[in-house]
Amino acid sequence: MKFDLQHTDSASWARAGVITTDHGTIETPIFMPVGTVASVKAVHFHELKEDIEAQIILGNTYHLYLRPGLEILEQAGGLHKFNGWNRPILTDSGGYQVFSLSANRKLKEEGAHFRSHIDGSKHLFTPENVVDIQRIIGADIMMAFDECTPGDAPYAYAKTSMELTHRWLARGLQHFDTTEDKYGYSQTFFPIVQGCVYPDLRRQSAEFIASQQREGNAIGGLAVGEPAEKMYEMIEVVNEILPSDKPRYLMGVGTPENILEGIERGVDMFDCVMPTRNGRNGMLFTSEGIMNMRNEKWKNDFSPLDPNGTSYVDYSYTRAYLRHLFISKELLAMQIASIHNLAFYLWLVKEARRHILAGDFVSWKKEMLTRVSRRL
RNA sequence: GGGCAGUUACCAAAGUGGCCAACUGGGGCUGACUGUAACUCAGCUGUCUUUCGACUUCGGAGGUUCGAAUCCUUCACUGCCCA
Repeated sequence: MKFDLQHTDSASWARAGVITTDHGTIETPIFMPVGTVASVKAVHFHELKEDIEAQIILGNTYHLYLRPGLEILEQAGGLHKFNGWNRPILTDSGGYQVFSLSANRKLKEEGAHFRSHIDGSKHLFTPENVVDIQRIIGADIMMAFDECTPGDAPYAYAKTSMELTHRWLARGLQHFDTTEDKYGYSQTFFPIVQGCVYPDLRRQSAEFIASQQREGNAIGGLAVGEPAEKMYEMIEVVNEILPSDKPRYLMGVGTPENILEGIERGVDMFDCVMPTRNGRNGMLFTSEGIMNMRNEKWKNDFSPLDPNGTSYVDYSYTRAYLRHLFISKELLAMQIASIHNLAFYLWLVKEARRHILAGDFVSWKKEMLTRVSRRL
């Protein structure tokens, strides 16, 4: 993997760059649709490529390991061959499941003991075997196994948790560096900064992560219950330390507003379930603001979903029709909303990139911010 | 014409003397969702009130009772059966 930093904004920390992988290039800043179980829910790859213009998608180690399982993935020749997505794939390590499935796991020094949410069976994730699993999945970018600390964790817990993540990182890297790419193309490995909402911990973690000198670095443990302002503050603290010649990936973020704020602070990569999950639940993110498509007010609004929308669903379907589909629980509603939201997210980062290169990012971002966060 | 059963909120349907403004579904309205256990979850759904609470309701009218959606009389309507 290679990262070329093309331009850094003169009035902010915003950057434009290009990541090159063996499965193609990624223009940053980028938003990466989440495809947890080898599928971006409700969206075909054809739409993902042609209409949404996604350049890279996510998969999830924990979920893919449980289903379909490593044997199938290995037989298929890796995830790209299994699901037919021939562009880059990034896999989350399962660190987020340590957080979201916390009732079903126990953390120990060796790793995380899990109970499958599917059948209750017992499993152990270690920094080492999570590397092996991601090798077998065939991720272009693999993530370190970390503990995603809750946003409201007390200082002492956040510190202990961060230190565990650091020790796990050392083990994961050691294992990564002594194992080989599984399918002939290059696989890289990103470490993850933790430290919760505490600036000194974040600094300490960023220093440690930066010192590993990997091809890219991630910021984890944000947008997990802390106020947005705290998140922005932590991004600033961390990005001051993380190397500027490597891509910075803010994990699991976020709203269009969060993404604009992140870009302004020097983040290059984002992923989030919001455009797809919230889309399936009736929420549309548009260039004019946020709409709950189930609301009665769209009942007889026969205007396009988003007058500035870039995907075909925006001018093929009206608000009144999409509302009808949601109210009727039609599957098409989820498909339309997912396509629209993802296309909007990809449009947003593409525009951000364009304005960074043009040198007017800050004024554009300010204007865009007032529009995208509005409630329609 | 006779017999039997029934009529409860937007719909369906519990409730058969006080714990009932009335269970539960559905429908409707609103909200939540951030490295996806999520086509999920939560709240509201008689009127007024921010809350407390007050008021008006269970086909219509009248009655019994301290007290009625619940008991009685009568009327209306619906369904089934017999002529």
